[in-house]
Amino acid sequence: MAKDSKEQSFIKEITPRSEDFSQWYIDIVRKAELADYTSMKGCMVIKPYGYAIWENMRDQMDKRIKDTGHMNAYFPLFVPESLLNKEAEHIAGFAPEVAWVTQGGNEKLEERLAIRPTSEAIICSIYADWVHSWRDLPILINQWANVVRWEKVTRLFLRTTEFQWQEGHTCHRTHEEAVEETVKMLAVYKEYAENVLAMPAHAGIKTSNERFPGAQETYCIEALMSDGKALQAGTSHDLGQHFSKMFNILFEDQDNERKYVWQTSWGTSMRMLGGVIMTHGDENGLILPPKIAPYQVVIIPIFKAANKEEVCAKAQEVAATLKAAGVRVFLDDREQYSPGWKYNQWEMKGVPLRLELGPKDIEKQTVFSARRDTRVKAAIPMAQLTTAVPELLNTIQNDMLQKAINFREEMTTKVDNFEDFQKTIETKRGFVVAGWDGTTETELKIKELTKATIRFIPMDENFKPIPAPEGTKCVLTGEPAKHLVYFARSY
RNA sequence: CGGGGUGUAGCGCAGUCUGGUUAGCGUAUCUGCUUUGGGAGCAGAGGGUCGGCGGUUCGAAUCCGCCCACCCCGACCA
Repeated sequence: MAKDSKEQSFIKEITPRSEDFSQWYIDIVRKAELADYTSMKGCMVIKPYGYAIWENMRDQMDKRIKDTGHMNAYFPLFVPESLLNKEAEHIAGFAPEVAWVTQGGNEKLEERLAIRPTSEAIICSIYADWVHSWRDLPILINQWANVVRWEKVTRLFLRTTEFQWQEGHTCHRTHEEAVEETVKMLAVYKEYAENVLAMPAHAGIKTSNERFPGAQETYCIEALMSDGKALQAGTSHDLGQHFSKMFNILFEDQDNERKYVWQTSWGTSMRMLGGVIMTHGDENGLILPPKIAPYQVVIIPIFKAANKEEVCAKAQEVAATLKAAGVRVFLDDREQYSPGWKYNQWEMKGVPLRLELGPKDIEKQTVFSARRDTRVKAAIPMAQLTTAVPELLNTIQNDMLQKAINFREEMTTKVDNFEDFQKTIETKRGFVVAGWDGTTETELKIKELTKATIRFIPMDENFKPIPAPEGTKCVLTGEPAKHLVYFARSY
């Protein structure tokens, strides 16, 4: 009984997910010490543990960006108003959320400076000077940066006023090459989301209504959170020549003609960390995929005063062995907390694997393991640590992905009439697959009636939108459907 | 930006309606001793501009006004 009430008081620290998903999410972010609110509205402080996760995420994305031939560079934070205004659709799309600097020191500025909401404008103005010949192409550059968007409603990681992201900006000689780049990076994002974050993601095409301001085509990856809402986790844009024409990015081609470059841009943000929390977390806190966990293994020595030295020495030995095998390990030998306290603490923080080491284990030459994701416990022979632990981490990583895939499949419903559509969105949520007549009018009407939006249009292996099967009707209008599309309520 | 709610110690809350000791409880923190295989026990200690500013009053956490922040629900977005 006493134990029960204690466990309850602990659980109370985070709101049950089933009771209030939104509060559960905030509780995890704060109790796992990922981030906190600050006195600057809409801006968060990313705490060391949260930042360590982000660094792992960033490094693995950075590697993929470099492996696909890009280099990092850094462009200014400020964008003169005249530059931002050059691409009409672009500025129209971003105007409501741009922060402006109007004064420098004590002097009012001649021209307002936008704090970048995205860097197309500033980067394009610079590319215009860099590109002269077809031999200068392609330009393959990525930037890791912070951007600012003046949002009305903010949520930790998912939508903050200032956020960290990466944005790739490339220039190409032909449209075909630009499209190839766009879909290549989309594929990188999908592979990354699934293999690194264990977050299954659909790759698809945005409707014109959801397209990036100024883009010719926007591709996206969409994930499904455990509350049944979708999260846009990355976008890749075929910018066509919209920006190059406005910013005069011209090159002389082999045929002696001056031509505008074809451009792409693509980005993923810290929002993905929010996605990880909402994909994998449970009633006890965060669950991190091993590939991004700051500590993949936490070792908890179990000792009494009499055997403390022996147990801790063995624990250090185990930690050193695992470190040498390339495992990120934390040995929690703090004396002021009981083992039980530590179990809960590290579960809250989402450490994928816990190893307990006490006198009984030492006697048997084993360590006792407990998986965070399944809570399955098992003894591991000491001699097999360097193979068994990395294998187990690998299994956890794969199981987490598989579990999320299964959930997504369960939460994907195909409907052929609007009544079922509404009922599904209202009660079950998840992805709802339905016919769409291809008009923005229908898309907006459905959004108005159900709060669900078209997350993406599925595409084939050539990245072309898949036409609806013969005879498919639009779920709202009953007109012939152009595509079967994925609807969901979203973040 | 509209509608609703909340703001008191790091966290969770009571007290506010009906103004009046030195603002309290749980937990966390510090010290000491005993403990340590799922949030240990006892004893002692520290910690508060009661979200902010202004007003009413002999006296304000409590009443009044303005502002701010956060949460939920709606319109815009990575």
